[in-house]
Amino acid sequence: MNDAQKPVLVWFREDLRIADNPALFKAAETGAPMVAVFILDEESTGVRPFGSAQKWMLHHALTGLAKSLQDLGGSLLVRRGASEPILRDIIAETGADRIFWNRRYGPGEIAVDAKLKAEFGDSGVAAHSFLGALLHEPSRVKTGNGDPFRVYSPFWRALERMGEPRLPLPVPEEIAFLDNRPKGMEIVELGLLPVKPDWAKGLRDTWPNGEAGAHEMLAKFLDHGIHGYADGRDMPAAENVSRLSPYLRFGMISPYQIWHAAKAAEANARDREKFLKEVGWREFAYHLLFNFPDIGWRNFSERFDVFPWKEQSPDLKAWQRGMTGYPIVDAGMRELWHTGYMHNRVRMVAASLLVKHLLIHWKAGEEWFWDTLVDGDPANNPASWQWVAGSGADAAPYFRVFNPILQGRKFDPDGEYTRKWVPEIAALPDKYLHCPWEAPAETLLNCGIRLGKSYPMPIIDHDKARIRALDAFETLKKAI
DNA sequence: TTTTGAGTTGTTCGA
DNA sequence: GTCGAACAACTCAAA
Repeated sequence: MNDAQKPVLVWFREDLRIADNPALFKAAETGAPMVAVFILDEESTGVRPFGSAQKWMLHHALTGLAKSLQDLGGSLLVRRGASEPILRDIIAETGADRIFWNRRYGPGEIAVDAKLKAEFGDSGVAAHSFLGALLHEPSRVKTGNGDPFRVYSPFWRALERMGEPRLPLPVPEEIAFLDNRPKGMEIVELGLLPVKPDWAKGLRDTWPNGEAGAHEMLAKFLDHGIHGYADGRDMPAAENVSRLSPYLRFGMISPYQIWHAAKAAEANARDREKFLKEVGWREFAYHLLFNFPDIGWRNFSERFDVFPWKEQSPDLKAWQRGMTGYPIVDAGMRELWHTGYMHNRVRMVAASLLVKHLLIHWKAGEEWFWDTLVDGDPANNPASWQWVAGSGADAAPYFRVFNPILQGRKFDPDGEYTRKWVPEIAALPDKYLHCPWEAPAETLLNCGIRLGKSYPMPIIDHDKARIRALDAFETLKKAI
């Protein structure tokens, strides 16, 4: 350590881990006395405020990070407000002359960081940024023409050509923390946890905390879930999905750690490839967000600007509450409400019902997911909603209207998932579980179900809704 | 330069 | 019950 050095700031943002954290690692290497900072910034313009479930996740991520830093002899300085003035305060308080961070890719976040980098440079504070959240810097992935990719498969092949991602970095062996560190807030004072009512019980029961929790999930997945992943990932009752997305959201785990662990794990080639390609989809979503920064609020395909979405539909509320009368959709929406998560297959079916059956704008669904998902993510969430709606990159073709009855039968054939989340129809035999309205009156009676009372009638008839959706898409073709 | 083929996740219809 | 075709339009890269 060189005591003559001025302090160095490490600004944690969406990289709340101590292992494989390039900014932390490089800052530690300088040997300069370190100050680790987190700022809850809900004030800078263009920065999208976190959804409620994300905040819950963020609280626990911060708690875990603070503990890890304490174990290394340091602490996490926590403040709240606009990033720029707060960082200036901290620089003034500590005399730091360098700041290290890992890059973010939301348009508002990029703007904040770019402005800071320029201004710090002018005032003699060197800002060093690193690639830590993605396997490849989005600006460096280009088609043969030099354009950004709009289709996944060629994007994936381009990633393959770029070679193996680097190996994960270790936790810094030694960090010299500044002795007299500035004071900040307690994490709990950030108000990230729900109070009245405390709706987070289901989340607490579902998600182990912090960086340690992330690695627990990864280990479990590589021990069990990955075996049969390629097919099992579509079955919501199976335990084949990794459930790592909430941890990726705030960087409690990095894609490098996941990538190399999956490469090293014992698994058959098809399962492993399929899983790595899902990591690739996350990359693709960020590639889109970086190159098309308004993807969160504007149709990627402009043709959709004239799509006849319904304004102010009361159906939105029924969908949000899991009361559409389509059991697989309601199961998903209730899983979401209870755990902050929904299985990927069910996300597609539930999203398709909102945009195609109910003709409600994908943005309404995106906003609901943003608020309720613990993995609500500025790239994946909008890109996936637009994909389902048909307005997105490499999107589902317009004529692909999921049939929620068939999807339920195909992917939850024995009804384990649906019965768990829609208990009021659990007694129905498999044959009618995904279409209760087709059950004979006597069966319903025996199962204690009064359709329209104890469980809703379908919010719309599937066949009619399908025709209506296809008609709506016809208007796009005419609009040219 | 132009052409060609392939492309995460489906459903319905009619033979 | 099973099977193939139809349901667009566009991107990307190989030929």
